[in-house]
Amino acid sequence: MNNIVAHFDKYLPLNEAEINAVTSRMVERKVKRKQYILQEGDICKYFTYVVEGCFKMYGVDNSGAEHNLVFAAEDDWISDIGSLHKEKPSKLFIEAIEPSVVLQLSKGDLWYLYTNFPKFDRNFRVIIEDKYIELQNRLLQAFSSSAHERYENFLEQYPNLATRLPNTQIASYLGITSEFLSKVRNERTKKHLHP
Amino acid sequence: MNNIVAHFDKYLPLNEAEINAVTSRMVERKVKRKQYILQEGDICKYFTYVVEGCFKMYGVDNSGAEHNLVFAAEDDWISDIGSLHKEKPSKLFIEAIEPSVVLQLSKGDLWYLYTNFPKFDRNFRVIIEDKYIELQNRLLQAFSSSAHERYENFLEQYPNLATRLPNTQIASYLGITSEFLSKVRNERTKKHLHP
DNA sequence: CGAAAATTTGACATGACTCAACTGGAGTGG
DNA sequence: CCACTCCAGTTGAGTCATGTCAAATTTTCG
Repeated sequence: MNNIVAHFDKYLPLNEAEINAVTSRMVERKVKRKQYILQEGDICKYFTYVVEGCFKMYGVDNSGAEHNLVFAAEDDWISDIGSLHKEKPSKLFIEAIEPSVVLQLSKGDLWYLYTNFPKFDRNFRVIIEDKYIELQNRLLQAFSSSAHERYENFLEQYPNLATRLPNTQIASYLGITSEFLSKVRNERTKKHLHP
Repeated sequence: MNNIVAHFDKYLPLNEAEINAVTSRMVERKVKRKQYILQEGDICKYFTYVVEGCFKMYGVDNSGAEHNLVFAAEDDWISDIGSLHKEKPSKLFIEAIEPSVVLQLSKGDLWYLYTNFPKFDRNFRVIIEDKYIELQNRLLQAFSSSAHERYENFLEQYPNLATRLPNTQIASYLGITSEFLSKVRNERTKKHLHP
């Protein structure tokens, strides 16, 4: 539970009471590789903090292809907020890409924190705002950059993820097929050898 | 200023003190068609509430093409949150598509409200969360649906915007060229005539 | 070690883009 | 009220980025 306290220290740090309130409500859980913490059709019940490991959240299209919306590794949050808030069946999956450890906060407990300690409204506001900014950049890139540029950018922005994730997953995140990413990578290394 | 009070009533309604605090700080401004309230390179200074009219926020790529990220019509907010928060030059433009009236809140005033009235943390958290959900759906669509499907979906989801905006703007929002949207529309009406 | 997944490669297909020309309103000024 | 310009929209021909499918090869992990 040290992780989560340190996490909030990056925003408005918590006092004793707040630390107790949040740590006593978060439930630790180990998740195996390929295990789901949310499946399409289920209602998302938790806001999940990743202590260790890595997850992807994705949707599946008519022809069965997966499209990764976000990755979440250590010290990050993941949840289908739409489903959590509106208590509607999710259209998404959240699946562990690596063996992972998480801390989960149920909707009820999250509400409890919000109503009793306004600081959580603040901290989660800022957390979501940062995620919003990221997503907006991503959408702009999807519209305005080629697959090559998006890949370069991914390598710069997430060097950590780039080395630890299979290219299949990265391709899906970039909105291209894994075959095409393979070709992109191929041309890329050619260029770097003959500058 | 009635609009903004009614707007917050959809979340946690404001009390007297909060209403005073916010209405005394928001500045009304008329904006002509094609006028900018944010230009690339500037630091975004305001959180803007649209009372009347309509705006687009867009980025421009290397070859000069515009890519619409969001529209904001009556009773909606618009701002480059990334630039506002981090006080970094924006990569985006916000431009009036129609003659408009807005209420603007400066970063300083917004901070004042956050620190003195936690309810604003709450309300803006919820507002941003809703925008996040929307953006996430949009990204998923961009990855998993054809231009035809995205257009159909836009018509359903924003019938209001669909009739009032020029197709050029809608095409940019969908991530396609206006020429291609024209072809999509053409085929679409053919189908509807021969069911 | 062995099965399952990831990666690469090539031939071919296609959705969406580019460019250029044309059409038809919507303003605007005389 | 006409003539003129100016955009938004349309259309067509040709092109390009990326997808599809299939097969061969390598890597991963249980």
